[in-house]
Amino acid sequence: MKSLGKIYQPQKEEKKIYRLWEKSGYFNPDNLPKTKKGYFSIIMPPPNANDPLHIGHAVFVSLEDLITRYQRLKGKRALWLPGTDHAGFETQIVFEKKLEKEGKSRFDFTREEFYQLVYQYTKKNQKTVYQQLKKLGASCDFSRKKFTLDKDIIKIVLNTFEKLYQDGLIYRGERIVNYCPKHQTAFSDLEVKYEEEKGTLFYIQYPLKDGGAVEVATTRPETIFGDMALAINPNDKRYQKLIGKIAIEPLTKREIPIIEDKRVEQDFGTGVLKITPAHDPTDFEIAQDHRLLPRRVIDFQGRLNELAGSLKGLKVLEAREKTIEILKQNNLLIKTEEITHRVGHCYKCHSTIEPMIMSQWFISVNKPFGKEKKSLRDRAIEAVKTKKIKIIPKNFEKNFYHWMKNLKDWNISRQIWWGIPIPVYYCQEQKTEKCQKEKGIIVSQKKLKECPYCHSQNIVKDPDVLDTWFSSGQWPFATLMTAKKGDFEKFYPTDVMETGWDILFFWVARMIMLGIYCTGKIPFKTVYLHGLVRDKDRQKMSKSKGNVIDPLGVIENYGADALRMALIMGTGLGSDIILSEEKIKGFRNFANKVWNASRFVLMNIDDLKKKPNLTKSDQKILKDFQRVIKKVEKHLDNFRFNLAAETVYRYFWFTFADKIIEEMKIRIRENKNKESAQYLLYLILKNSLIILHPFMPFITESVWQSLPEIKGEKREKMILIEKWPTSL
RNA sequence: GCGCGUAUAGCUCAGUUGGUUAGAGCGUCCGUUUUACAUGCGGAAGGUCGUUGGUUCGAGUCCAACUACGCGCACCA
Repeated sequence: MKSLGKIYQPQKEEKKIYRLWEKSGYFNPDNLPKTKKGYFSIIMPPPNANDPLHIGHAVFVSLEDLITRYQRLKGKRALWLPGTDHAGFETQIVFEKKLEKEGKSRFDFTREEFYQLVYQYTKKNQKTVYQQLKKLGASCDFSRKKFTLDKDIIKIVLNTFEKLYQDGLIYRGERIVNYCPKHQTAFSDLEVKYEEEKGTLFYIQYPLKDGGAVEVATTRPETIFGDMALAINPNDKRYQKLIGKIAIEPLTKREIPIIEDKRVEQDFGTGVLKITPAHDPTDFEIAQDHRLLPRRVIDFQGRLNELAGSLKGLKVLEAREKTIEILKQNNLLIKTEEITHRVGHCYKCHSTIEPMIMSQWFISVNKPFGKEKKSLRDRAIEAVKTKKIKIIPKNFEKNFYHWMKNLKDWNISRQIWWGIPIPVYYCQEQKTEKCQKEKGIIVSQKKLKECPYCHSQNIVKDPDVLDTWFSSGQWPFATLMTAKKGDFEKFYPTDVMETGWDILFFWVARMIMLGIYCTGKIPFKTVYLHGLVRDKDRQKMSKSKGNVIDPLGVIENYGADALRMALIMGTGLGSDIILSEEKIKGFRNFANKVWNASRFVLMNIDDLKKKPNLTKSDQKILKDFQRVIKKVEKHLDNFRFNLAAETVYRYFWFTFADKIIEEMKIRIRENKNKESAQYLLYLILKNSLIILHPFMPFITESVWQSLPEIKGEKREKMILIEKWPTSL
């Protein structure tokens, strides 16, 4: 008690307290006292192992630790399983930037060497991440921590690949993919950011073989070299007589057919669409239906190839200008028009995405399979529709359905070096029927020297790696199957998946699809989505804007408890989290209030040796408090964390500190029913600490350690494993 | 085009099933330092809860329309 100074100093207390918890071993649910029954589990969304934690991570730590601690208090054997993600593409970019600063690139190393370097780098970062989690007060079980590149995790991921392949749900195909010429890799549809942009629509004349001409509008004249047809809408009366005729592609004078297809919009441009199957998704689809072959004219560096003749080697934009010049000289450019259209950009470097034909691995999300004859997509939708999985806030369920409805096959190949290699070889000779039937594809997790079917040694390893979300999509069951024996049976399906709404599609949807596919069960019962952290001006926090709040700096200055409260209170369900230093200061003050109220109580009850009877009016005060506890409990059970926090906050400060303590102060001083007053203070303080503990774990534990012994009063040695108060 | 969301005090935001004088933090003004806390305490100013209409005994809360802003998805060449 004497040790409690006038001002709460989190820096002094937090380290000490965390060590106390760690020594107890209670973060591991297996070590909890026998009084804790029933299992509760939450898997941590693995932070990328390429950077220290930022404020966004502090949000999930605050919320998930809050949930875990609450469940522990409520008597559950609560498991919060931590881990880190290798974050394929993201990490490779971060690491390559680092190399760039040293004047190097990944091409200065062999692929093996590069992989090892990044591996070491992520290992180092993981240490930092785990230290930071501790600073935030995370009560996760570090003895179960996992990494997406742990051998046992990789094995599960590759098994899933194999299973999907055998079930015909994964296929290799030549498709139009989203290709970033700078990063030289393809992406899934989700990694493309579409933005409104001003562009020019060029009206170009295509001569007809039989004489005459037709006008075509395009924003990408440089792809004329890849034109394989012109298309018009079958209902377009203007062009009926052109169907079946031959047009002359105006640059290299190739003869191309005029076809009809209802995907052509009559109202756009001239109503005539040039079909460039190799470089446009719609054109690709139309070409497939009309059996037109793609003609690739742009290479993987984003430059025109030899099919463009003199324009070979020019970048797309340069080629566009040149093309227009040539067309002008030949009087084939009729007019230009300014338009705004949506253009896809690489979410990382903002380069214009080049739709390209590439051989890639896709997951068939819409193909029915199994006894139920339902697709991955439909099974996921059903899990949410039937409320097996609940999404909070509820309106995200609609977003989820909307997105799932539009879902197309998922490209999981990435042309990068950092990640889990696709476990496939290609037999180049295909000497046996079996080889040919498989189109030379050999799925194998082991290193192969020859084709297992025809024994040809002319085999090639697939050079690509898997999309990171393919592995993290298996995270809930992969972790529980490997962290500790028996965990999967006890803890799966997990209770809560808590993460940011920005990765609902990237991650959550994929976990649902892959979880159900691999285990036959949903991966989690409730999805809780939190908002993005923004600054006072509603700006997204980013390094480049210079408005980032470093969680560790905040902890250093104001304490982890203050930061956690600031992230939870005043934040409505589903809305973004507005954070400012002033707000954090406010909760630092609250921590100090808790400290001093506790100090006062401890100083004034040290002569209370045994439990007295309470006066009637004191019993009433206790009853009011009981109602507050119930309210907090209800809010927590409903995932209304901000309301729960506000309820505790207001009761502690405005009722307990401002009113009850002030009244009792006088009674103790004037010796009026003094013992009842003292005992009341003790009871309210003790139980306030418990209900406050999930929000502010450090200070509550710290005070708990100083509570005096009172005859007839029992309590746990650590508030961490106390029981949530039910009746007072 | 389809879908979702937001609009409450000077600023940033809470306000679950509609119900007594609409809340917090920061800021402003006045007072306050001998006794838990000035990271405090007491008090004050400040809101026609975006607009209009509707349901209701009663609406910040439900419904409709409108206005403004934001976001997601989609094959506009």
